[in-house]
Formats: sequence, structure tokens, C-alpha cells
Amino acid sequence: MPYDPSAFPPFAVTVDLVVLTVRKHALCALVVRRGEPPYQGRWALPGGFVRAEEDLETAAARELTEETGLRSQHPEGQPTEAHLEQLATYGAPQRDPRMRVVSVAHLVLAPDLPAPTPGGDARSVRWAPVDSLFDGSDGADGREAEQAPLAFDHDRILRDGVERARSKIEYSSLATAFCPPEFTVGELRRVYEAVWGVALDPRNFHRKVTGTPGFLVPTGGTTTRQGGRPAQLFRAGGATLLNPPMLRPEV
Amino acid sequence: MPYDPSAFPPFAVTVDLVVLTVRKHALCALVVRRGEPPYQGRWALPGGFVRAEEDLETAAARELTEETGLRSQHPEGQPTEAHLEQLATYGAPQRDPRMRVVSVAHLVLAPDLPAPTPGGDARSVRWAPVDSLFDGSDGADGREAEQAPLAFDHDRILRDGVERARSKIEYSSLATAFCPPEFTVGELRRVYEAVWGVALDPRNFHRKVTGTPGFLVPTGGTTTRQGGRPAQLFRAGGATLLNPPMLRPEV
DNA sequence: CCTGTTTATCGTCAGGGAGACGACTATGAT
DNA sequence: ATCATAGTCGTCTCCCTGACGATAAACAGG
Repeated sequence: MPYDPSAFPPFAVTVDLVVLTVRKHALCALVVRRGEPPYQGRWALPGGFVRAEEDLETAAARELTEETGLRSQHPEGQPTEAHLEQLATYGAPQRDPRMRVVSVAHLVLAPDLPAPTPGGDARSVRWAPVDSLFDGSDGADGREAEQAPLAFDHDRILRDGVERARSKIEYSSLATAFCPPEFTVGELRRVYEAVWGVALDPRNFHRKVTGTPGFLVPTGGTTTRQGGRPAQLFRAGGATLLNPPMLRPEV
Repeated sequence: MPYDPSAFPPFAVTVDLVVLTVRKHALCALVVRRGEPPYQGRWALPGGFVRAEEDLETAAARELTEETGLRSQHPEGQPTEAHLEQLATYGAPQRDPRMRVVSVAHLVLAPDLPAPTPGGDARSVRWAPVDSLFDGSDGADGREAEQAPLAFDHDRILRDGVERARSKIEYSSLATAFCPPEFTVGELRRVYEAVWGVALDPRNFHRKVTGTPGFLVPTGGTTTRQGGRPAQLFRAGGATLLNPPMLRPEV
């Protein structure tokens, strides 16, 4: 039957955020501790209601700023501080025991923040290695601190977000969103290694990224902040698509 | 602020469907004519409200069956008749002039149906070449019948769905969803050609798809339904990912 | 029956990109 | 000075791809 706009089931619409960064050579996600039931005391993805006159992406950007101080929009021609994109929408009837909630999840890729969690109203916010958050803790060495699973269906949302990030850096220049404005080839390589959880050959990686037109633009400067021989500094080039892509090693 | 489940702005949640198929060597989408305002008389994507106790994917599958008779689920171990996946969610505040509607768009890839539009309650349903539907009609020869743009933001949804399909058949075996259960290499190639709008070399295409383990499984039969020399029949193999991918030709 | 047309399928060859890895360079630490 | 650490340039081989020749098996029409 066609639309009958006066008779529709009411839904609440929220945005949830999968905010990823690379810290200490590990892919980490932002989680907040819930202060009230349901799932009181459990960790959850940050999120909140979409306001009555607010676009979905605007709501996601607002929540991001509230939780981290990061801006995904350029306020006054400022460069974007983080990449934000829609991930997927989750609306199983019983995913929230209180009411029918449809959550539009968004994925944020952010550089490693100097201040862990500036601003924000949440009492407990932390970066957690994603491996330690997954249900069944497929953490690397099995020595994961036993951790309660994420609230709601956030385990699935986080998995989907991590998989999106892992696949998207294959064929786009999005990995630069994890880096500061200026970075070295080695720093970019360590981002790939952390996100994919593999080791990459520094020489082949260097050849690939510097040989792809538009991916990296040298700034002229160098740095030794990683130790060793000084490395060239680069900025992200205009190219967004990597062609041919850089595929993850098998197995 | 944390959840206050009693005070939330009310939303209507709908599913919209981008149903694609390949007919006569052209990528076509299913559109329905709107019988009431707003956008009365204009073509739109099929869709409808999500019911109070219904999952999003269930709602999409239900709408699909109502409009086309296709099933995306296996009722009794039956093979899936069409591929269904979530596409993206559209929720701009004024996208529907009557009220705040958030639409979870889904993408359906279906084989060419013998009966154009069986079943269903919509008075006017048709398959339209996607090029003829796009606003600004970037139709091939510019001789497109002047056509009113799709209702609501369905032009954008359709574009996103088509782009998803175009990119996804690069690295997955999803193109087989456009084919009948048994098909030839040539038929599969014509699917790629129609979706991408390019001509592919039959010999290289044959080598690629038959050389990718798990992509195609020969059934033993042959057919001459395309004329010419008899061609082997294949079924889709278990492999879902194509590695390495088959990239669209440049330009 | 022979010929042209159509579609399918196999083969060959050259070029590009990626993995494996050697070699050299430029820093700081001991 | 020596070592450890990173970065950068080369080389070699293999595999994949694009371009394209050649053959095979059907049908249509004379």
C-alpha cells in the first residue's frame, strides 16, 4: 500500500559512532561506559539521538565533537580533522529493550589525539584496542583482560566498522586520515600494519605509495621523530582512489 | 546527554529499494508511478514503511516480494532468487515534505524476469534503463525521452545503488545474481558489459572468470541459446570474493 | 553442400605491478 | 668508532592483464 503518513509506527533514530585511530601500533576504538541501564557499567559506542531538524551526518558530526573535540567538517576553510562516513543502519526490533530504535552507524577515522579524550560530557571515555573489545576476544595472544562484551549490538557494529576501514584503505587514500597533517612514509606504513595486523615490506610499500600519482605530496621538510635516518614529510594528495589498489597480503 | 528514551523526536522509518536487473544489454531499475501527492504521477523507487515489529532487512524483502514476486530469502531451502543488501540511509530533514522520514535504502540484484512485473499492488510498475532515469539524463545518445526526475531524493539513491553495483562486481561474484541459475560465460560477460557500459574482450574475460577458483562451476551441460557455437553452462561457485579483482577498464 | 556469420574457446606475446630481497644512507645511542 | 634504527634506491622474477591471432561448432541462406 502506498504511504499513509498519518499512520506509521513511531521510531527513535540515533547515530552511533565507530571512531577508530591508531595508537601504539594498534587499531583502537573510542568507547564510553554506560552510566545507566540497560547494560549499565558496560562499554558502548558513543552515540545519541538525532534531533528533530538535524541531518544524519550533522548529528554524527555533533556527537563526534561532543565526545572528542574533533571536527569532521571544515568550519572556516579549516582542514578536516577526521574522516566521517556513514557505515550502516541497525534496526532489529529488540536491539534496545526499551523501545524501537533504529541506529545509523557512522565510521570515523581520526589521527592519534595528543589529548586522550578532551571535552565531552561522558564520564568514562577511553581508547581501547579493537581486539580487546570483540566478543570472544580473538585478541592476539589470548591474554586479553577478560572484558564484558559491548552493550547492545555494538559488537557487530564495531566489527562492521573495522572491516570497512580495513577494506577501504586498500583502494583509497583514507589511511592518511589516521595520520597527522604531515607524516612520513614509514608512519603511513605503520598505520596500514596496525589496521591490517600484518607486517609490510618497507621497500615495496615505499615504492607503491610514492609511485602512485596524487597520493602523496612532499612538503620539502624532513623529520627524525621516528629515529634513524631523516625521512621526507608528505601531505595527503588530492587522489582519493588508489588504482591499482594495495591489496592486503593473503592469510 | 545519555539516552532519555521517553523524550525523543518521532521519526517514520521506511525502506526504499533499488532493484536492478539486466535486460536487453542494458542495466535497468524497477520504478513505480506515484498515485498521490507529493510528486504525484512521477516515478519513484518502490518502498514502504517498516512495520512495528519488523527487521529492516525483513521489510525490504517483503517489499521486494510485494512488488516483483522475487524472494531474497530461501523459504524452504530454495535457492535465493535475488541478492539483497543494505545500501545506505537517507534522512535529510526535508526529504519528504509531509514529515520526518528516514529511509533505509536497499540494493537488490535480480536476474531478468520472464514476466515483467508479476503480482503486486502498484498500478504502474516498469523496468527502466537507469540512464534514462538519471536527472540531467546522461543517457548514451542524448536522445533520451525527456523524463521527469524521480520523486524525493530517489535520483541520488539510485545513483548510489548503481555505483555500488558497478564497484561490487569488480571484487565479488555478485554479477552472477543478474544471471539465471545456469548461465554461460558469454552471458556473464554481457552482464558486466551492461552494468559497466563498456565492451570487454571475450577471450580475456573467459580466461579470467574460468581461471578464478571457486567462481564458476561447470554443470556439464551446454546451450546454444545465444546462437553460435554451443557454450558450456556454469553455476555460481561458492567463492564470493574475487581475488585479484576484475577492474573496470579506465576511462 | 558450401559459405558466411556468430559465438565460444584456446594460445601467444609484451608490459606492468608486486613480492622477495640486496645495498646504501643518514641519524642517534653506547 | 661502532652499532642499531629507519629510510630509500635497485634488481630480479613471477603473475596478471591487455591486445590479438587462430580454431571450433553451431545456424542461415544460397
